[in-house]
Amino acid sequence: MTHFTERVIKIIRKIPEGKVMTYGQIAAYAGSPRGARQVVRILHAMSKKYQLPWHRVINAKGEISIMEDEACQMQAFLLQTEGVEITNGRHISLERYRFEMEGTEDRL
DNA sequence: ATTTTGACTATGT
DNA sequence: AACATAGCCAAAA
Repeated sequence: MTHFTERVIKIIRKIPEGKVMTYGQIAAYAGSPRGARQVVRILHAMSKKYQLPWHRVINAKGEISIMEDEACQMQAFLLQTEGVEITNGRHISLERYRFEMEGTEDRL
């Protein structure tokens, strides 16, 4: 398990209910500004064995980034449960829901 | 070792 | 707003 992976997992765990973060944002906080795709892989691999709020991670355009229809609907449902408004089945207002961590990744 | 493949992103039309 | 294109980067083939 790499340092980066641990950072990413800790950060994702810190996203509060009703808030979202983008892949790139998480990668940057974890210390790798271009590691967005790594975040994707980590989510895919770890969201089952670790308890992660995977549904609170979306892409930089403010959309649910998963193409597979059933899983996309599941993510939308989970977010709506937390009070996040979803438009067009997949769009989310980053203005309203993006979570910004205070300070840097150091205090993880 | 080389190529392909993504739940990505920034930038330019 | 919607495409295209270029970078990106580690895992899998």
